[in-house]
Amino acid sequence: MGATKTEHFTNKQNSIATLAKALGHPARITIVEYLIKVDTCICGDIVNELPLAQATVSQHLKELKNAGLIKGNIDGNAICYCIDEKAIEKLQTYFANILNKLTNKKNNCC
Amino acid sequence: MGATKTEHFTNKQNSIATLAKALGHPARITIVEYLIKVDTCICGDIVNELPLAQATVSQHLKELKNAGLIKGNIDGNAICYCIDEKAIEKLQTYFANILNKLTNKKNNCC
DNA sequence: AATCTTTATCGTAATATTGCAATATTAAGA
DNA sequence: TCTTAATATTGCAATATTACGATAAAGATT
Repeated sequence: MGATKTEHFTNKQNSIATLAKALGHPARITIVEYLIKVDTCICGDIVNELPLAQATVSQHLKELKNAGLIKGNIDGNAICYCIDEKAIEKLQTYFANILNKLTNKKNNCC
Repeated sequence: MGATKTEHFTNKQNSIATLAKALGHPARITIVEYLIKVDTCICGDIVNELPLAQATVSQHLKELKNAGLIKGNIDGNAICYCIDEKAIEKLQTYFANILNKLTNKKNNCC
């Protein structure tokens, strides 16, 4: 026990959960916000932006990449990271959809 | 080590991360989707909807509640759970905002 | 070539999450 | 009151996450 039973859920449920999980850490939220803020994509100074060790930041970047939230290109000896817009779109659409369904049926007992 | 260093991040970053983390599990996504699907708010059959033991479902519900994603009212010996629309709105707005910022500056090197 | 810079990976410790059986709680119904 | 039904809590094992120092890898600079 202890491992998530992903096999019992649909692909879409798992995929949304994976994206949400990747954003479920303030450091990763901060990374995403920083990637949006900077003009250039050459983001060699992410480590300096965060109050965490280089190894830890690298690990967080890896998780964001695995979840499909960011893309990384090798650019000399630096790495160029950017947000993958499609992932954010997926989340935005998902929540907008929920909001729609919620306002359509107003049967709130709470 | 091992514990998240929340004190280094802003309230907003932590609050978005908390919401995202709560949705970062397929069982909790399924619970949220089920709460949207059913017409009535008296949701005594959440356990039967999920391939997990009653204790596990109860724990997931608690986490969703702690994160502020759902609200629960006692209704006899059943519990009435509903989505907290404000939490979903917060997420939707957050991602919509990111999308806006992304389409405004098209400096994609990736 | 030797060194510097940048990022990744490994190893490991601390902590958190997931899942469930067993048990507790609380209200409804007989 | 006794029983049933619904949900919560406790305790525990398995696994995952978080964080960091040390080290590796690879291109850039001297």
